[in-house]
Amino acid sequence: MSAISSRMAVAVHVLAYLAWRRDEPVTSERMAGSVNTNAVVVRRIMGALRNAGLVSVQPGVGGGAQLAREPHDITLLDVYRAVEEKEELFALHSQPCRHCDIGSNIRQVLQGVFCQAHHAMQGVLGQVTIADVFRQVQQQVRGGACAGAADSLAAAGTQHA
Amino acid sequence: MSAISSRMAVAVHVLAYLAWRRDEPVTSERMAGSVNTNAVVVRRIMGALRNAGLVSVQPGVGGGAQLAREPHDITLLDVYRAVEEKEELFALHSQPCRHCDIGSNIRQVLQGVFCQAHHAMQGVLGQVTIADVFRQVQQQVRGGACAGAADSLAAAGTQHA
DNA sequence: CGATTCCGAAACTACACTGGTTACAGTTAT
DNA sequence: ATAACTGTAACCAGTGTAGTTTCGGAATCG
Repeated sequence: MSAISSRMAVAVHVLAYLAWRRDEPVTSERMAGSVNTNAVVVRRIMGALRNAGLVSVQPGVGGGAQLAREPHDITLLDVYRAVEEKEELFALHSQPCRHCDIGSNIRQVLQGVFCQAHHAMQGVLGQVTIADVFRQVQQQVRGGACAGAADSLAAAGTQHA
Repeated sequence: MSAISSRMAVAVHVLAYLAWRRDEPVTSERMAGSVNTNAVVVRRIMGALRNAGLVSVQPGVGGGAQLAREPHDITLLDVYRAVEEKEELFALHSQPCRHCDIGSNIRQVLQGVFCQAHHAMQGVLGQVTIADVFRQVQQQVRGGACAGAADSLAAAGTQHA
């Protein structure tokens, strides 16, 4: 049921935004506007990205966040590790019966399989970079996948484009 | 944070248990004893496995659950689909700004990547059967060692478009 | 038949995580 | 100093999970 939190999606969104505004600091307020959430939510995620060394943040007038690495040097796996401190993707049940063969051994077997499944998922994330995401977004802009994309630049980009 | 629920682990546990007691019906009470949880929790999961056609359940005296398929014909992907009705592994953020390039196109891009990651994970689960799990459990019973679970699986496709 | 054994499902609880919000202290440029 | 930022704590509502109790229904057996 409960999926991986949308922090991952928001983080990639923000990083793509920073890749778009590569040369200028972006405030949490503006990022929140693009994501359509609260600035504090963005700042919480920026804190995780900063701890992971993916962005640098500066307080004060004219401050904001900037990418700390090149977009092609940030994979979605980096982002995943930064914002999802979960160590295991699958939860194990806590205390199976130690007096039967199944209960006393199932956890180790499950752990092995689940770990491999987790790694396979991370393998995909590790091969996609923020630069890839940004490029795909721009391709959709050009391809007209979203109607009204022509004036979208003027609407959101209020600073030097 | 929030991992995939332990229903998956419990389900594989009970299916391995049923593979062990292949010829006799097992009551939810006994399975709950092996898993170390409440019988109602087991019955809830058995309901999902029954709906998926993995087990058959019989009420009344001498009743209980039995495998409806051969253990080698039940993959962990079958179990995953039975007990986790989640359609997507990663959550997307709900309503990004439609007036900027990033916000109006990021969701489609994210959906593609996240879908591939999910499929890679499911690919691993699809290559492990209840028979595999049961065999590994028995090997641990005999060996007593915590050997690696890596056995019969190839790396899932980690290609990105 | 009626008692026993078993499942199915509803209802309720406790707990944890998520995402949104307000509030306030700290930092920086002008 | 003031204004513009971040960082963080605190609180809230909504949601999912897992455990528990309780009841009704189905199947078996004496």
